[in-house]
Amino acid sequence: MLKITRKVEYALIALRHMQQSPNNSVSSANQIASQYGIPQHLLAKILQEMARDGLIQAVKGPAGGYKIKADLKKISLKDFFEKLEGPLGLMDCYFNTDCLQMKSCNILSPIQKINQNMRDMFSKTTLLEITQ
Amino acid sequence: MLKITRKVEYALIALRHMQQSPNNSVSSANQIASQYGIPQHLLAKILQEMARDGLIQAVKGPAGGYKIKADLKKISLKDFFEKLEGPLGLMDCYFNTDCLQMKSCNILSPIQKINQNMRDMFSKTTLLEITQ
DNA sequence: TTATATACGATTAAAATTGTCGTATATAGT
DNA sequence: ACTATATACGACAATTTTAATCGTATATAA
Repeated sequence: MLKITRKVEYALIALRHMQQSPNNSVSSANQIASQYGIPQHLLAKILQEMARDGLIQAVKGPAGGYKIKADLKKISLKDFFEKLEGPLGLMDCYFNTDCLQMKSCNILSPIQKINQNMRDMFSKTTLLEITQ
Repeated sequence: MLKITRKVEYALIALRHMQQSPNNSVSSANQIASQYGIPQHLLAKILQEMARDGLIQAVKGPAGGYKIKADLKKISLKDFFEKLEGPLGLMDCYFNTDCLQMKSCNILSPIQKINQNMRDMFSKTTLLEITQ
């Protein structure tokens, strides 16, 4: 529990790679995948999603690839996580209001405090701090 | 991702229930399970594990059950989580040293910082704060 | 002796995550 | 125009993790 997914892990690795790419030249999915031992097709899908999210820019065709598009110091880790994985929370009951135990649950408010701490923590860290 | 498991959730609910039990009288697994809509057998196993961990005390036989044993203000949420779920970390590579990408991984040290923040956060919160 | 409760291992079911496959589209280079 | 390379994307399959169930044994108060 309390783990990040491989999807996010791969996304971070790719982002950092692009961040370190001289002159922000493009890197292809295959190039990154083989360098870090990531399944190629899987990384491709993740990069496509990041492109849709506006984080990176895709360049099609031969000699194409991806490069950083967004200003990474303006994007928090929380926003990044939520772009890729949806709302951030220790338990699902904050988003799915259909929990049958809702009425009798006795830990809702204590958990919410921890939840807020976690969200604050990830809000304070920028993507740039991670990738540079 | 970044979710606590139902196991931990159930454990917290049960702990809080016991904490609020007048005069620290025992509560049976079935009693708690039915009150909060938790599968009985599953909760029983979790309570047994907490008893082995010394968090609660088991009383066998009819009119038996469990009651708080440990001093909850001396136990951090981190320790509690780790008792039930093992080492706390955003990624497995901190414990399993057999990651083949280890050499080429470029996000190890950035992730470690976040990891430490998370561990600090859960270290500062006591079980008592959650359950009272 | 009986009913109730804990103890615990084995197994199954369900859900989430991770990875693969196939096909379409864009485009630089020849 | 053709070819090779690369992104785009949906469908599907495999794997792993989590959640729940089952069966049986033991303890003990009434």
